[in-house]
Amino acid sequence: MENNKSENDEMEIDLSLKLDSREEEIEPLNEENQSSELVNAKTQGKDQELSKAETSGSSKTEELSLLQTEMNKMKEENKFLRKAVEQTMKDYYDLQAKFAIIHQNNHDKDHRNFLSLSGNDDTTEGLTRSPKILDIKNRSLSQTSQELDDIMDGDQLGLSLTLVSSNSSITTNKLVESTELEERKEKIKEDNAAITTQIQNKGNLQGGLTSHVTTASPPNRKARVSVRARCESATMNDGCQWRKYGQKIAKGNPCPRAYYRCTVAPGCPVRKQVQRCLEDMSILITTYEGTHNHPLPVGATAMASTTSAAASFMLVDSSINPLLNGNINQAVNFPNYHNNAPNYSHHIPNSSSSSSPYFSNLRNNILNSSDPNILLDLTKNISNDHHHQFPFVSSSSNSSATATANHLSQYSWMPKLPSNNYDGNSNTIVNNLFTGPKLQGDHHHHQNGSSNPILAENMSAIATDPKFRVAVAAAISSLINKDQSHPISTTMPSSLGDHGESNGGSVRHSQ
DNA sequence: CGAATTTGACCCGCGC
DNA sequence: GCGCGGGTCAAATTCG
Repeated sequence: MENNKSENDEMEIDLSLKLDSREEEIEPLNEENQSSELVNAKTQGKDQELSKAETSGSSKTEELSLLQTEMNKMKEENKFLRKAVEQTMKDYYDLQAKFAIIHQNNHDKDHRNFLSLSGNDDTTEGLTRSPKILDIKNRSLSQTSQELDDIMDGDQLGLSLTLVSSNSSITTNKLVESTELEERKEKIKEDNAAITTQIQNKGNLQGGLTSHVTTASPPNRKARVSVRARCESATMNDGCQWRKYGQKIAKGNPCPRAYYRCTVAPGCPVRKQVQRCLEDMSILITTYEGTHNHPLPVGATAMASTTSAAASFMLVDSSINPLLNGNINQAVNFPNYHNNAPNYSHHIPNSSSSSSPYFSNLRNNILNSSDPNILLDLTKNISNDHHHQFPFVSSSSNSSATATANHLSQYSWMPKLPSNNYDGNSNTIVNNLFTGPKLQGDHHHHQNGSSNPILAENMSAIATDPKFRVAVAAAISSLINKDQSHPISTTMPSSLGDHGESNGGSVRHSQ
């Protein structure tokens, strides 16, 4: 009993102290208890308080004190909550503003975004005529597939990602966000039914390159990534399992378009359409749509995640990454490969001076575009036509795969980087990768004396394999899109070998 | 016999 | 409102 009493006494003293300073910031209780003054006060006034409690109506004061304390706590809580609400509202209005901008720009229906993967070395014309080419140079591309790792380990592999958009006049969005703000925004976006995908590259993007895809589009407007690749089989092998659920003859192309859905996991929303190019039957145009809702096989990470990858690639927020404003090359070079990567900034015209609005416009162009289609071209222009330009597609065409195919068939439009901008070895490999057998001989002069002939030979052999091209492109995509909530499974075999289609597969499907 | 593919029908959005 | 075209469904068929 005595113990209890003394505890009560201490409590009373503490509470009274709090009442005195109720308008001030309330310090944690344990701090007060730890103060020596407080301890003295407790001990000195112990007897007095005891007598008070016994004689007068101490229960009322006690009750009052408790209530006051509770009130103080509530005030503090209120303050905190108010701050939170204010911040939330601020974020919400920021988002609304962004969406308004996006919707305003939805009138421009003619944006066509090309994500082209190429090792061409003569893009001078395209580069000079279009300021909207983003070159990403990267060396070793692997980490998504063991095969790619094996192939590229220690090699001087360089790859060029060229992103071209046809729109030339875009407003620049300034999106200034901190990492914390991003997280909060995610919640807000969810609350407001906005679709937000945060794409963060795996380990190799730790350097701060974090891509965000904000699809402020209607639900029926899904981002699509079309992949053009030479492929003799019915479909490209992208490592995923697919089940065919339909086939149609699309207008403008007598070649039937096949519809597949991902069967790796039940309910996976990812679809793909496969159609032969009208003019070159050896070219297969595969259009991916949606994001996988399941862990991806190693070999499938790649192509399967192309949609969001490409989207994220395009929508990298330059304000999140100050590097993007200063030097594209720095921003898009993957830190893991920095040690080996040469400086590719020279691949971008005026990269140091004009890249900021250049890249920002590009991103916003795509962001604001009502046509979220992206084309990833893995078919190097075998015809080696140096005279064609990038087809900055006119507004008359629709965005269907057929139209895309037609456009593709009309142009030899692979980007050609200026040969004098290439520095030796790595780019030779790039060329070999995407040039195909026909050009091997033509570009042998790129292989300077320091290059490894065995390596070059191997790479040439590999480069002639369309599957490998697909895999490399896929690897790029996955590098950009490692993020996701999808842990990468390592249980699946490589995509380079077998076909991913579920022909004869064991996956059970339900429609 | 189970699973995958084929294929005609159906649905839906869009333009006129 | 109607027709067209893209996309999907689901019964029939084929395959292993």
